Amino acid sequence: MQELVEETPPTGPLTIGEVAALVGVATSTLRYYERRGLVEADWRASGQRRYEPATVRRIVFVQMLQDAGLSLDEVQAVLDADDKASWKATARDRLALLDEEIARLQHARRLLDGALLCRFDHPLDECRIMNEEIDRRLDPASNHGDRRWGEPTEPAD
Amino acid sequence: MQELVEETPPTGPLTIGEVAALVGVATSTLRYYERRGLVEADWRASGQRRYEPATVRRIVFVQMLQDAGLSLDEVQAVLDADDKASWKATARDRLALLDEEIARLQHARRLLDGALLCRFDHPLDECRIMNEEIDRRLDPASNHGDRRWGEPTEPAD
DNA sequence: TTGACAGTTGAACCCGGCTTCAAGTCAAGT
DNA sequence: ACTTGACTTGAAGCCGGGTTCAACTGTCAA
Repeated sequence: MQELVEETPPTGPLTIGEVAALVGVATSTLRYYERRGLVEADWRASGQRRYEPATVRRIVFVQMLQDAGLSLDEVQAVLDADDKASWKATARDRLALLDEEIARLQHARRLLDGALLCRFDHPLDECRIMNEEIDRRLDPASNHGDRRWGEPTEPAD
Repeated sequence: MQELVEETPPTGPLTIGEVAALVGVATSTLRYYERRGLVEADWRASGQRRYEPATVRRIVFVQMLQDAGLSLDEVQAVLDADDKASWKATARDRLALLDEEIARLQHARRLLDGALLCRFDHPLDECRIMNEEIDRRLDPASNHGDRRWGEPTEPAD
């Protein structure tokens, strides 16, 4: 057995370390997933876990769902789903939350971006954009554009 | 003292309960902020915290920054900043992270949305869109659109 | 004067998602 | 035979952002 290939791209069943490197998580994470019942190794070689490609795909799938904001419990529910209906409901719920979250972040982004344009030393003192947002948040019925409820009496920025 | 107004919109210094209701957090949270040195009550009436409007605004500001993804430590840094430079650096850093996060979520959103269109019982079995994404994530150098590394040999959806 | 009610404190607890630790097993290489 | 290195286990620890608890105080109305 001459070592023709130094780094054979692992193609068969992988060890936990290989899988971890491949999908970019710690081995402890994979054991943790197993404890949680999310993903288990296909078989063991004298105690050691071995993962088939399909199982590696399953792990990547877990990561994708996690990236989409699902908790591990939700991921589990999706994986365990046996009919379209149940996992799609979860997906739709998450989709709605995702939209909310995106909108929230975009709002925050605009705000932060705007605030950077203000010329003031302390964020709370005289930034119109910040203070207007604070007003909006304090006033349930959004009487925006009107009188300030709090401190800075003279809008100055 | 006839009770002309049942519900006087609180205009002076507020109790912790009033502030909590106004900004939509638990009283325990406000005490927690105080422990952390983020916001303290302006004064006390026989032991009880009283908050001036400006301080309430400060609390709302904390929430805004939190919404933008800042940790309480970062919020503290912004609040304690005494010059433009320091808080603006924090803000710019966060802005960049915010952009990344938004992009990530939008990607996840598209993915989830696409997956909902697939007709299959179990998400991992035959959804082309999901499987392609898994391929992308498994293949560092994105040899996308090509042969599948894992299980489903026949793309079917 | 007796409740009810909102407030106070420090310490302990909770949650999700891991990570770390100690002690042990196994296969391969020198 | 021994070392190395990757693996095994269960139990405990960590982090951030709060929440909960028990015991107590102060104010007001009936």
